[in-house]
Amino acid sequence: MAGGRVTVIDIAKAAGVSKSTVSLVLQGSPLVNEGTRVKVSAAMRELGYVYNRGAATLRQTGAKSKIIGVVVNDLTNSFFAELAVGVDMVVQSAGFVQFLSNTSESIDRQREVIASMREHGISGLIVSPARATEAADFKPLVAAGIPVVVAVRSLPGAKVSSIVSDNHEGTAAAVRHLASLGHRRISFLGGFPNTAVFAERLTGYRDAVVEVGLGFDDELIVSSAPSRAGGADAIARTMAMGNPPTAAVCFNDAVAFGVCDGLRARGMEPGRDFAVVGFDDVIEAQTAVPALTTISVDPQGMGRRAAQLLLKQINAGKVEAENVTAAVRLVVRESCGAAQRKSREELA
Amino acid sequence: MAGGRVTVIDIAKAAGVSKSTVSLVLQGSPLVNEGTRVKVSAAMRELGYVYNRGAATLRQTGAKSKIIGVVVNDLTNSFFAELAVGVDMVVQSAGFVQFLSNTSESIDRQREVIASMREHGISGLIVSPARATEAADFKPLVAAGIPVVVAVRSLPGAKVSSIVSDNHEGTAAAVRHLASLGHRRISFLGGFPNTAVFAERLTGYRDAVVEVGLGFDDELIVSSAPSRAGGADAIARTMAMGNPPTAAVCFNDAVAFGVCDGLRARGMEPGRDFAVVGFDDVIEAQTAVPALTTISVDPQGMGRRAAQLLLKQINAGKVEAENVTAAVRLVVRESCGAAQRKSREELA
DNA sequence: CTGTTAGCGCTTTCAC
DNA sequence: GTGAAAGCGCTAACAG
Repeated sequence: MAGGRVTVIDIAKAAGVSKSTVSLVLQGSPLVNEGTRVKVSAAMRELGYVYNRGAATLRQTGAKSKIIGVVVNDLTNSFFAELAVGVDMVVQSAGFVQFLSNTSESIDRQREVIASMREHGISGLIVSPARATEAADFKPLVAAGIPVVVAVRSLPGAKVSSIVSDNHEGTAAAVRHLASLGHRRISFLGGFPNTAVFAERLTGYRDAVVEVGLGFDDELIVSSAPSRAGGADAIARTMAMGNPPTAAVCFNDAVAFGVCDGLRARGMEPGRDFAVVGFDDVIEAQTAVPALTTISVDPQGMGRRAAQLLLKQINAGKVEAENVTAAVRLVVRESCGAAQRKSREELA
Repeated sequence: MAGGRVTVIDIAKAAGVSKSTVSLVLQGSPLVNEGTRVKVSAAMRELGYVYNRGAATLRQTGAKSKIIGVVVNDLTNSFFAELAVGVDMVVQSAGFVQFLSNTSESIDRQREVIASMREHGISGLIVSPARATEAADFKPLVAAGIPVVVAVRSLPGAKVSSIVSDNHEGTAAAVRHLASLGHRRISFLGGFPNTAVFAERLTGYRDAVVEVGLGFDDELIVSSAPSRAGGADAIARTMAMGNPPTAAVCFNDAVAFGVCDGLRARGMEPGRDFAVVGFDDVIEAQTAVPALTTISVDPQGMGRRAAQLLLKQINAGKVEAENVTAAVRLVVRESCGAAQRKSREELA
């Protein structure tokens, strides 16, 4: 039983029919007689037949197997583990299986695993790119007609589908949250003004500030490098103002960390003396700074959406790349909610 | 370029050689001329050739693809995510790719994904079984000559390799730890006496108790169902004794939770008033009860070991099932260490 | 060292 | 409805 694999021809012989009839049964074709069908099925069960999907894929023109590749940059981070779970859910129920690989932010490994996946004939790829991934890295894939969905991190000029956080709604939700806590002067800190992401997030902030009836003050927008150092710099400049804010919506979580640093440097405790909200770009905020409110997405939901997006493209043959945004939610930490509430009372 | 896949014959034509020469180059055979090799390689690069591993696998007798399946019962639990990362490391460096699926403790889904993996011709399987998995569920796989490694949870009478925590060393380490904190009366709580796991853990406890010079007292061993309710029951009976212990090594983490419940019910705070150590069976302790010391394994390390075990079997053809134990470590939580230290001072 | 030939297990026309 | 034959892309024997 070890070497002797049982094939369609074996079960054809056992059932007293021909190869192709068995094949039709396998595909659930209506062309085959009911009696024949059960006879064949019985033989398959009896002989312990297992379908050889590789052979089938080979024969089919186009040679697409029912495999979709998933590549994440850090599976150790539970955000990405959840993302993978979300993907797996829809992928499985669509009859596909999931190749999952972890790159640990290594661009070389990313290249390797994607190459390996291609050799195995994946019919689509979902990837949360490692840092420093170039848009061009996916050119060969799309040229070969393999749909790609980039998730979590957007890729500059790649002509592939993507799913990232809803930038506009994220900062807007943050502003509404802070306003509901009583804050009247809310700043927008960090980021380089000449990027699309910055524009979206700033517009969300601006729209919400107006919406909640706070006057819009240009002075409250302080750009900087989108880094931890940049955040520290931005908060320093902000606090030097005549009428400083009591809260900040930060361009991303790296900036938020820097803002916290800067606050502490001046003897203020973030969350207690000054409310800060970070935007989960790098997805590290969850563990790094517990006393921080963050704008995040539901990772499983994002995974499901990504998979749906991909399957749509696979089934539709080839479609234009589609860029969608994932709904965000505000994650207010316990340690932070109480503190921010206190800051409201002081302001009242 | 979309439909027209480039094949060995294309590159043979382009390089002015024959199919099989190309094949030899692909496999890095030393039989081929250096000049020919570079010519062929150049053609491959130029035409954007991608190796069709499915076709190769099909042709090879035995039909084993370079895929190994990994099935975990809860990828949402970071323990298993880490395990998968560990597996991926060694699997990738051995030139295999990883099919990863999550069963969410569903035995039906587990059956499905394993069937699917078989159809894709996995050459081995690493599985952390869903609850209620039967040993017989893996019979077909081993009959087909596909090596299986069961990890984390042991499977009663399955004739497959397994890697689980080192039971003896785990409870022994717990006893040594508690003794070093000053505890003199340490109980062993929970579990059904007639199982192999119970025997191993109890022996570890007993050996260490003797080793550290504490008299062995039969009264301190209180068995119960290996569940939360069982733990509550066990601690209740224990505290009713004339000379109650000050610490407990629990059969598993479910029991430990129950012990904590029971402690609180009598106005005692686990960790502060009574030291409790859980054994990570279900791997939920990490988040569930922060003030608890647990006996755990390094998940990535376990994943690597599991993968090595599997690869060994794959390369060796067919081997006897091998049962190995993974080294454990004591995870002492901050909130707990201080508390337990205090309890030592009181005892001193 | 390189070319020819024959399949791996399956699907797919096309006859019967 | 069912059978016969061809071939997917690759490797494995043999010849040259």
